[in-house]
Amino acid sequence: MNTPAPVRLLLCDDHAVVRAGLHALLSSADGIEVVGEAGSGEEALALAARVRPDVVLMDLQLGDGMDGVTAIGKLTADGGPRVLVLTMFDTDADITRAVEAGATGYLLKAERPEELFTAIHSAASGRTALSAPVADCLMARMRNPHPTLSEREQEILGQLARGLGNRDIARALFISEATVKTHLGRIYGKLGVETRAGAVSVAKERRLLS
Amino acid sequence: MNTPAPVRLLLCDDHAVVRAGLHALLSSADGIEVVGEAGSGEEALALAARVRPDVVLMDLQLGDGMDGVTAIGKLTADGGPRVLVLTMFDTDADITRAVEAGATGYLLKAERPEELFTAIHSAASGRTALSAPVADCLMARMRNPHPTLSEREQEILGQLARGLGNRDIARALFISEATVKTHLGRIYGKLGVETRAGAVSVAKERRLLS
DNA sequence: TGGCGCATCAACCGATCGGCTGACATCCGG
DNA sequence: CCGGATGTCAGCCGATCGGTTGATGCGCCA
Repeated sequence: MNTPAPVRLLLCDDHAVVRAGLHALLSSADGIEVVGEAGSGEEALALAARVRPDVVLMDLQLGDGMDGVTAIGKLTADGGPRVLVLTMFDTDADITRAVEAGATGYLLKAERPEELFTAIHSAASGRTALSAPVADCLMARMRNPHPTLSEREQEILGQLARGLGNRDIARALFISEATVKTHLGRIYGKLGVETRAGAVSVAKERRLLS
Repeated sequence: MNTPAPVRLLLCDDHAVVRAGLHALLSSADGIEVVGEAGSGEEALALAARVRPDVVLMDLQLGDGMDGVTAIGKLTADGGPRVLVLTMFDTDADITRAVEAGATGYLLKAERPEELFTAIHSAASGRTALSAPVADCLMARMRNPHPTLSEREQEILGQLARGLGNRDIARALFISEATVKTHLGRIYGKLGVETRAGAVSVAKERRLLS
C-alpha cells in the first residue's frame, strides 16, 4: 500500500498565535505538510512563488497591506496554487468576493477541525470545499438575492461613514449634491434602512466597507 | 531537579479550529497542561467549576450567548482561576472592560507564540501579563484620556445605530426628544464627530456597541 | 435597435437635525 | 456642604435631510 504524496500547504494569517496553532494542528494530520507560514498577503505571494505549495490556507482579514481578496486573485492568476479561505465571517460580501477572486473553498474557523482536514485534501485535488453555513448562505442568496451595491454607491457609502454631509460628499466625488441624494436614496432601498446612520450601521455589519 | 507542576489551562474560544490549534500548540509546550476546551462563556463556567484550572485562556468575542466580559466577571468572582485574555483587538473599550472585569492579562493573537507561553506562566503565578501594544494603549490612554461614554449615552448610541430618529429614540428610552438631542450633542463631542452617521461609524470602529 | 442598468442632474417641500442658551434634580466624593 | 458629573427638559433657528418627480447620457447585450 503506497502512501500518496502529502499535500504541501502554505499558511497565511496575520495573527501569529493562530498561525502557530494551525501549524501545530495540521502538522499532526495525515497527508498534510506545512511548507510555509505567511503573515501578510505580500509574504504569501513571495513564499508561494518559492515553495510552490499545492494549497494556500488563507484568512481574508489580513490587517494592513494587501487585501485578502487581492492576494487570492494574484495567487490564482497564472496556474498558481489552490486557495482555501479560512475565516471567521460568513458574510455575503466576503464569500462572494473571495469566490470571484478564485478561491477553491471557503471554511469558517468555527468549523470542526476534521472539516478543515478534508477540505484541504478536497482543495488539493481541485474540488470545491464549502462549510455548511457558507453553502446555506449561497443558497439563500440565490433564492432571495440581496441587491448588490454598485461601485459608485459603495464610494458614497464610504464618504457617508466619514460623517460627511451631502454637500461634502458631492465635492469629494466631483458630482452634484442632487446626484448624491439620488444615490443615497437607492442605497437606503437596497440596505433596507431609512437614514444615514442606519445605512452606516448595516454597512459595517455586512462588512461592505474596508 | 524537580519539575514544577504544570499550569492547568482551560481554553475558551468560539472558533473550534482556533481552539484546536491552540490546544495542539500549547500541549507541546513545557509546563502547560490543557485540561479543557470551551466554545462559549457558559461552557467555560461549567468546565472551570469541574476541572478547576489554574488559568483560563479566553477570547473576548464569543459569538452568541454570554459575553466574554461577563464570563470573566463570573469566573474571577469567588477566588476562581486567573483569566488571561487572548483576542484580536487592542481597542480601548475592550481592554478597559476586560481588566475591570478581573482579567489578569491581555494578549493579542498577533503576538509571538513565545509571549503566549510566558504570559500563561505569569498569569498562573498571579502576575499581570500585557502584550506590548496593549501596554502602549493603556499608557497613551492615561496621557491623553479618551472621554468615556456614560451608560445612558451608550444606550442612545445603540438606538442611533438602528437608524432611529430623535423622536423614536426618545420613545424607546422613555425620555423627551430634547434630552435625546442633548445626549447626542455630548456624544458628538466625545467621539469627535458632527453627525449621526459619523458617530455610528466611530462607535463601530471603537467597538463601543455589541 | 431597443431595452436595461447605471450615473448624472434639477427643483421642490415638509420633516428632521444640530447648535445654542438656560434650567433643574440627583448622586457621589472631597 | 459644596462642586462636579450625570440625566433630564424647553425653545429657537438655520441648515440639512429624505422623498418625489422627471429628465439626460452612457454602455451593454440580446
